[in-house]
Amino acid sequence: MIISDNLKMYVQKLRSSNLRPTKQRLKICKFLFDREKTFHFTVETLNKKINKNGATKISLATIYNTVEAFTIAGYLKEILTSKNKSYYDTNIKSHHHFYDEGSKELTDIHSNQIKLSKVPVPPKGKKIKNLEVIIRIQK
Amino acid sequence: MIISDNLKMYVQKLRSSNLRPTKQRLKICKFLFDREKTFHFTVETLNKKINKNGATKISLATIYNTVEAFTIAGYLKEILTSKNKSYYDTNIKSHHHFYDEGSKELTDIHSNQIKLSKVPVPPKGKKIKNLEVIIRIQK
DNA sequence: TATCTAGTTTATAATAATTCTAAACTAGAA
DNA sequence: TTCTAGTTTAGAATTATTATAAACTAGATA
Ligand SMILES: [Mn+2]
Ligand SMILES: [Mn+2]
Ligand SMILES: [Zn+2]
Ligand SMILES: [Zn+2]
Repeated sequence: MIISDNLKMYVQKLRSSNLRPTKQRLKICKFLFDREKTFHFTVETLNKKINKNGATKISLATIYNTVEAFTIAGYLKEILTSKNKSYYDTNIKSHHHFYDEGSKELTDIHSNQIKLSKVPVPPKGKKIKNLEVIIRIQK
Repeated sequence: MIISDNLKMYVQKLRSSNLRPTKQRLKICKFLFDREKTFHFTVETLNKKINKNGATKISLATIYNTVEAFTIAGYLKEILTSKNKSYYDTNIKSHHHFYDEGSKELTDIHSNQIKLSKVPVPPKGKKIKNLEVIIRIQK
């Protein structure tokens, strides 16, 4: 049984997105969202961390399904910055990233740390869905 | 035999990067660089276009090898913007992109069309290798 | 020009991330 | 308690990419 102050909140959140609050989803919610700071991860790392301890394992397929469902529901943001591998971000506010080519880790850049004083108009008939700055860094 | 005003230039270019000017590489050079405008492509699309006509086929492995070699040599830039698939860009100058989520196509944004009046300092000991803005657009 | 060899191309196999499939399970409405 | 649509799961399938190793070739040298 999962115990968390936020359990009820997660149950509601899931229900409001037409997602049944299953053991697996709640465990993943707790793991992802019971934290102060932004969490950036790949499915591989999430799978390892979720299934680290002796606890009942959540299958890899469910990890994939859940991450996709949470992304569609808007609980997670997908970050495409690395070859052949998707990253996900618990910070769903509009913001930017450093991507360290060595450690392959993302770090948040708050929106107010970058100022765009000029932005181009999108092509005719197209709307801006999202604008992201990625700053690749290295030693 | 490939005939092109730029052939000699490509031969030199390749030699200067310690790449032998083979038939295949020259054909790919001609296809990629004998054009006015930036060309954005995936290995899949390049393979289709290069091998469209009845001409002698270049193997997919060679397309992959060549794109990688050209990227390392600095003739191409890799753009990571789409899930599970790399894009490449014949425009190697520092610039930005629109990415159309519908058509999955990239469009250049010249550096001077975006003005960054505030950019964060990279973490200690790290240097900025590259800064790119991606604007995702939709109908 | 003929010979030689490191670099290259190629078909194919292997890998890695992800998606699909279908059977077993379960949340929760009735 | 029963029922069913939604969910989980193991494993197969798919897709993009990378590795392997044999055949080929650019071009240096004899
Ligand atoms: Mn993939
Ligand atoms: Mn891949
Ligand atoms: Zn973030
Ligand atoms: Zn471009």
